[in-house]
This record gives sequence, C-alpha cells and structure tokens, in this order.
Amino acid sequence: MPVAARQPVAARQPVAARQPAASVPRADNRLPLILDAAARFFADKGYGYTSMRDIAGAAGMLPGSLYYHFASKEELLVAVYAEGVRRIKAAVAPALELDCDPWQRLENVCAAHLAALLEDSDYGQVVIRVRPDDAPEVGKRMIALRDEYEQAFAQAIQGLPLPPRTDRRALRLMLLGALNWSQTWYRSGRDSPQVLARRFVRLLRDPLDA
Amino acid sequence: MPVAARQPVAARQPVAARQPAASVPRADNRLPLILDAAARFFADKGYGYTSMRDIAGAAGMLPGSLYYHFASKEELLVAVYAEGVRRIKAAVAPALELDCDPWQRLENVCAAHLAALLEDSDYGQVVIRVRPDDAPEVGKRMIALRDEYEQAFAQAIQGLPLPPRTDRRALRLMLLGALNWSQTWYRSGRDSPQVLARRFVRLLRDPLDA
DNA sequence: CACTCTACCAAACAACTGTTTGTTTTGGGA
DNA sequence: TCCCAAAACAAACAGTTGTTTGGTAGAGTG
Repeated sequence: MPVAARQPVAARQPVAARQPAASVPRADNRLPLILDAAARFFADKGYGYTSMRDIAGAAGMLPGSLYYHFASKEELLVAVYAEGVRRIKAAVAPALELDCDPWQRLENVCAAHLAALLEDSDYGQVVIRVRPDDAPEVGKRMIALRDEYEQAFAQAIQGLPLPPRTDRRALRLMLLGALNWSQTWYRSGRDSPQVLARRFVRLLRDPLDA
Repeated sequence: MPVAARQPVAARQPVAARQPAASVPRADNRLPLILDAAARFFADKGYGYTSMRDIAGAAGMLPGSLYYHFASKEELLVAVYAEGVRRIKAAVAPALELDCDPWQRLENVCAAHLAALLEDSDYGQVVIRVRPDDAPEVGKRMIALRDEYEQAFAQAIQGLPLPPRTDRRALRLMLLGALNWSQTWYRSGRDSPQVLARRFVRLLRDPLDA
C-alpha cells in the first residue's frame, strides 16, 4: 500500500507562507470540504482502504488537486487526525473544568469522550480507528497528538479520592480501553453515551464483591 | 484496496473433496506454512496492508500458488481468523473449567485471554486486530466466530456472585474492551498478562469510593 | 513400472494506487 | 480595469494489487 514512495518533495506551494506579501487564502477555499470528506472515509472505511480518488470525488474535485493542499496522503491524515484530537479535547474540556464531585466529573468526562467518539463527528472516530503505524512517515506525530489528549484524561483520574495504593495507571488504561473499544459494539440509538458512561463508572466505583 | 472484484469463482480444486476416490493430501503440504505466514503479516501489518505476494514470499512460493489452497484473500483470512478463535478458546477453556472461587476463575480467564492476545501467537492477535468489515464478503462469518467465543467469556461473568441489579452485560463489555484494547499499549517484557489481569479484576472487585 | 492427482511454477491480466507535471480558470486587491 | 497569485484541471506516470491461466514436477498408489 505504500505503492509509490517517490520523493515526497512537498506540494508545489503548500499551505505555508510566501516570500513577498500577504498570501491571502481565497474565500471559496474548498479545503474544509476536503477535510470533511477525508474524515468521513477514514472513519468508516479506514485509512488504507480510502483512496485519494474517493476523497477527491466526494469533495467534487480531481485527485491531483488535493496535492495543492497536502504534500501527501499521510499529511492529509495528520491534518484530519489533529482536528479529531482537537475536537475531542474541546468536547471534554468543559466537563473537566466543571467544579463538582470528582466521580461525577469523571462520569461527565467519559460521557463527553464517548459522544465525541461515537456520535459527534467523523473526526473523533478517526483518532480511535486509524493506527499510527498505518502511516509510518507521520506516525510519531500522531502518537504525540494522542498522548497530549490522554494526559487530559489522566487528570480526571488524578482528581479522584481513591484508597491508598490504588493503581491509577491501570485504572486509566482500563477505563480508556473500555471506552475506545465501544466503537466495536456501539449501535447508535440504543444506550446513549451518557448512560454508558454512568454504567461504566458505577461498575468501578461500587464494590462488586458481595 | 478491493482492486479487482472479478468473479470469485472459487479456486481450481479448493481444499474440498473430489468425486472419485480418496483425495489424500500429500505429506509435504505447505499449507500450514502459508497460514503461519499470513497470520504473522495480518497480525503486525493488518489485513489490507498485507499483499498476497508478502505471504507467498514468506512461505517460499509464488503468489498464484496460494490460490490452490484458498479461493481468495478473504478466504485465507477466515482460515487464519478461525484458527485464532480456536486458539483463544483453547487457551481460556482450562481456566474456565477449573473449579475454584468465581473471582479467581475470572482472573484466570482474563489472564489466558490476554496471553493468547498479546504473547502466545500471531493468530490470536489477528482476531482482535482485523475488523470484519475489512473483508466484506466473509465479514459475517468472522463475526459469528468471534461471538461464539465471547459467549464463553460471558459464562465466566455469569458465574460471579454479584450484588442484585448489577449490569452483567455492561460488565462484560467493559472488561473485554479493556483487555482487547491492551494491544495498543502493551509492551512485551513489562507487566505480564497474569499481573495485568489481576489488576483489572481487582479494580472491579474492590470498592474505589473511599 | 506406469499412472494419477496433489501441489506447485511461470507469466501474464486488468484494475487501481499515490503522485507529478504543465496548463488553465478565477477570485480579490491595485 | 489589469494583474497575480490561489486553486483547480487534465492527463499521464510507474508501480502494486488480487487473480487467472496453462503447464509441470513428483509424491503416492496400484
């Protein structure tokens, strides 16, 4: 699937600045359209199973035209991925800052995380679905982006009043894993993210040993 | 990536039976080699990112030769997938049948599940890594195979002495999700499956609310 | 020893891949 | 109005993909 591996030279005039003057983007810029289309395909077919032609077609343009905006397919992926992380962070942030019971806060954070992952937009799904090593050239950047967010999640766990010697790292991995894996079995219209978050947190909070 | 989509006609003489007599397989059959190679590639590159040439090369034969044993790439995948499910089931079965404390049994089941998933062989990893919809033609069969196993897992949870009105379904989804997602962050040589299983089960069992 | 399938080789097929190149359209500031 | 850069087109490139076809070495059986 790496197919070509010709020199990735960078696009003609990427999205970066120029020498002389303003380099003002135009109003009819279809870049957001490209990102939306890419996000949709990456989310429900996966990165490798999506071709540049799929994306270009959905955005109403020709494959080659994408390379005016992105130097490569992988660069397009990071753009979508970064936007995905940004959205998840934005969805979780309010819940994180709300001043209330730590357990309630965690539940809200989980609910926001789930909603961003399962319902809100394709961007969020991309972050969970696409593996960094699907795009070797930019994998490290993707991991960095993801870690950045997970730190925010860790913060919600750090605030919990837990018994001494509780393994907070294990707790984080367990909860985040359970949430992320829900992409596998979740069906829209049944239990809402809010309800699921409540159940999961309650399972952790309450003692199950009779 | 579906590339061709020509008529899948089925291989010349698949692995099925013949009309006249015995159809005795030969001793130097390289079929297991093919399966092993496929499992290895599927496990660490993913289904779509693995080409028939990759597999054939690793098995020391030509791409076309694979079609003597399998009618298509997707059929090869189900074969590997089925073997993967079989191995996970086999790994978990002893723990499931052992007569002991239900919580201890669950922990053992989780440990076996994790070991099969992370360390034992590539076959197990394929079951978690490859999504059924990566292979549309055989996706349903893959789901059926996976469900078959998850029922066994549900059995371990059914045996737990839980407080009334505990949501066993949520508990199963949560635990299984956490275990399966571990493929993302697990690094061999650090905490063993046994240790991880113990931590996870304990987090559920003990009350975290101080 | 002759025969029969099993299991493979060798070579091609058409479709599809990411990407490049040169050219053209078009919006917005001067 | 002119003009330039932004943004897109049109067409090709070289390589990879899953798969098919016809042929053949060589075990295993009688």
